[in-house]
Amino acid sequence: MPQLNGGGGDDLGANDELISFKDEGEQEEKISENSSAERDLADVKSSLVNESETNQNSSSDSEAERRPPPRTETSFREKARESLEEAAKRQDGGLFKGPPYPGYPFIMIPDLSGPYLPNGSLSPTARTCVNVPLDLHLTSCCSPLMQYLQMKWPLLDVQTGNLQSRQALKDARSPSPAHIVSNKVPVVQHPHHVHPLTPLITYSNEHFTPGNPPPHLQADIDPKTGIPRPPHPPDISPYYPLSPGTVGQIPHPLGWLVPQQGQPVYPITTGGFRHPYPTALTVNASMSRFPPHMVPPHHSLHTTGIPHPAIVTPTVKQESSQSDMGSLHSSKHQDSKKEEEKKKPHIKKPLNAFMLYMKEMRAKVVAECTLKESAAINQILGRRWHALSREEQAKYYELARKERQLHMQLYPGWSARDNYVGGYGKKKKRKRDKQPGETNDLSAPKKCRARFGLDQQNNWCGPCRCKYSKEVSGIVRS
DNA sequence: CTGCCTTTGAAGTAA
DNA sequence: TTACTTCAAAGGCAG
Repeated sequence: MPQLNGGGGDDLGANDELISFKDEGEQEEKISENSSAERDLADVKSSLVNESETNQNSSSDSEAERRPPPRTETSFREKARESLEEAAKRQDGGLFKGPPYPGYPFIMIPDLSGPYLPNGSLSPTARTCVNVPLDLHLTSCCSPLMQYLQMKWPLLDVQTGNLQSRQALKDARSPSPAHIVSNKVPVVQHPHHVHPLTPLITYSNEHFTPGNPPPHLQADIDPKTGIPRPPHPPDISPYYPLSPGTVGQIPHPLGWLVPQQGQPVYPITTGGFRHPYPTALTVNASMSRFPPHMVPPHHSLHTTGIPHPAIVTPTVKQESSQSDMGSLHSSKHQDSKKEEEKKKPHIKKPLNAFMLYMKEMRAKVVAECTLKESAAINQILGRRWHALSREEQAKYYELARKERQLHMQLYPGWSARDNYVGGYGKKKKRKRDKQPGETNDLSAPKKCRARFGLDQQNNWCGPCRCKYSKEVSGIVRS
């Protein structure tokens, strides 16, 4: 079972490390996996059916499934979720007493050690980190500082981040606490921007260049109103148990540092321009059409001046952005429709656990593989996701749960249906037809095999390749 | 320029 | 309840 806030002190980290190394075989697999990202990539790109993979099998789904359960329960995740929910209920009922998974806030700490060189390349030390098992990535939560941060999550994280940033600014080479932490833990590499996983990791030291410190570092003053931000009381619930009417008055704990510090969980983009670092300017521009109930005065910003990153105006939204401006050939009906859409801000869905994981790990995989194609990256990430220990996955599930909770509190009336462009059944973009192998039909693999042949496995659908791979590996083993 | 690809999970809808 | 659909992120790629 996941450690639900168990122990405390250094035991937390110790436990985590214990978990990491509990299954040595698993650990080896992960080392193998992480050190062979390129192989991974090759596997993904060329074919999932690769005999070397069957031997390596460190990152395959089947491996994750085959891996002997470290504990006796049959459905660990189910139980983990149950316990998580119980823990969440306990937490949510009152003050935030720290996450059940002490590790996860830690990975949100900005990597002040700067694994990347100024030119964006990976520093040697960072490269060494790349090969560290993912477990280690996520499990170094043992320092009291981290526990302290956990207690403050997600509010104090900002300040802590600033603190650490200040430390980093003081002496980029000196082993400040942040550095100690960063050196101790192979923080995920994020070449151009911040650690994407969560609000806590929405910082980038790139934004804290000594010559150009962000305004919020100089004083904790709202840049918009000039009013000093109230310090985040350590005992305040990070979830802002708000009534709907008060929602807009509360700064999004994830987003209030977005303009300065980088990519939020719900990045605000403008004009279809994907930028990981929405500036205050772009934010202001993009937030100008918010309805009153969601938009605090002064250009749709929260009273703190910081919008929620989940909100994206339709002009920002990919499918309607620039075409809105020059829709000369659109009908009046469409125009009016778009007008309505314009008035309605696009509130993005909260990220699920896997999405959070992807955001965190994408940069790392990209760095390892020197690959940018998301489809391939996502395949790797999907496999790594399955290779994650349940404890580690649980961190992300818990994080996603908090995201949803926060999202729910910030946008009480929001529904995922709101983002259904054409409504249910009317596809916004045509999804690929379901391939034969995507069903649970056990004979499905043979369909792709029959259709394309063994020598054209690249054309096979993923499940078919996967199943065939398992088949092959079974043959090999036998 | 737009949509697809690719992943998992959450949430919505229809039967 | 089950099955299916859409969307969330990401960036290259094809039409």
